[in-house]
Amino acid sequence: MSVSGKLKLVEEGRKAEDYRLDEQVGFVLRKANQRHLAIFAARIGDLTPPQFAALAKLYEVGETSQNQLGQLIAMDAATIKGVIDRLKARRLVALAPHAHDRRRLLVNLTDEGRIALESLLPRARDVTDETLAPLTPREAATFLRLLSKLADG
Amino acid sequence: MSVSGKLKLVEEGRKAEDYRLDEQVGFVLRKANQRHLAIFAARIGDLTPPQFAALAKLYEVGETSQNQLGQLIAMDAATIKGVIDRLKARRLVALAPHAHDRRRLLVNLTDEGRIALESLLPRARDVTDETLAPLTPREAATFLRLLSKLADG
DNA sequence: CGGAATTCGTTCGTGTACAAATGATATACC
DNA sequence: GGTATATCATTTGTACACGAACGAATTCCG
Repeated sequence: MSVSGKLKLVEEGRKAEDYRLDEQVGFVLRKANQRHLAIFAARIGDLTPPQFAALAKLYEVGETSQNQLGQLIAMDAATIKGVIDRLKARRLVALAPHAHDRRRLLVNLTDEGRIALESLLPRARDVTDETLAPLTPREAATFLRLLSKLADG
Repeated sequence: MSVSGKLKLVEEGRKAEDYRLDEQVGFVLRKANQRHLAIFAARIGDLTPPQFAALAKLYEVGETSQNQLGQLIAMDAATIKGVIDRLKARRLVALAPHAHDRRRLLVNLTDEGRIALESLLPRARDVTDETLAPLTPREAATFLRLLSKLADG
């Protein structure tokens, strides 16, 4: 780096060397997510987190349209479509036309999907527990509260 | 749900309806990540977070092998390759053979890459700030500490 | 020295993610 | 009633992300 470049940064009170990637929220967020993904894959190998999220949300709210389901689990239309396609291929969900709106596609759990989800719920709780294991219960509660504030903006 | 199924769950002290997807770490982690991605894209549209991470880490450590760089920023061999390929196509990094180990490919910033990174650093700080904006400074510090514990297992 | 185990980079296949464009259908409003 | 606008689902293209398998090169060790 040139001398003039250094001076400029020093005047701003920050040196380029002060930027440490490993301490940036985005970077650590990505690593935390990676660790969670690995735990999820180890315990629920046979379904991905987005697929599980779709089933769990359908279990909560019952039949909805494809896009609506996407909004509920924060996936855009293009993404939810792929997820639903794969769940449908495995007969965990079924699609039906909407009675009054021919644009809409209603999605719902099949019996098989409901049974699968119910059997996975205990393991899903274990995934959450193991992910939070590095924290004390008190820390975990604080963390979740702050994380939610961050996620919701 | 059948009556016997309900009884079983009650005996365990947890009802299936008690599982709320929106409160699970994994789900909120994914949403927080999404929000960060959007902020990053708005401020540094022209580079993705993985690409930026690769440049920033090269800036920190200087020339390294491709896989080593991947380890430093938590990307597996297959992923880092794509990232490097795209950075190389834009001449932000350059590859060179290793002097003594013919398996290795050394990666380094080009002058262009160094200049680009330096000009992006202030905006990268803004990305971090905006991401953490929903928290007070004190909360942000706590959050980062707990997030790191979580990420490192 | 020489074969076994490792490491490095590459490729393939699958699964998110999201922007942008598109066609079909609904709704709004004039 | 008929057009402008909006919504729903789909498709295309780009970019991670990771498991698995692979060849080439290196290191380990008997």
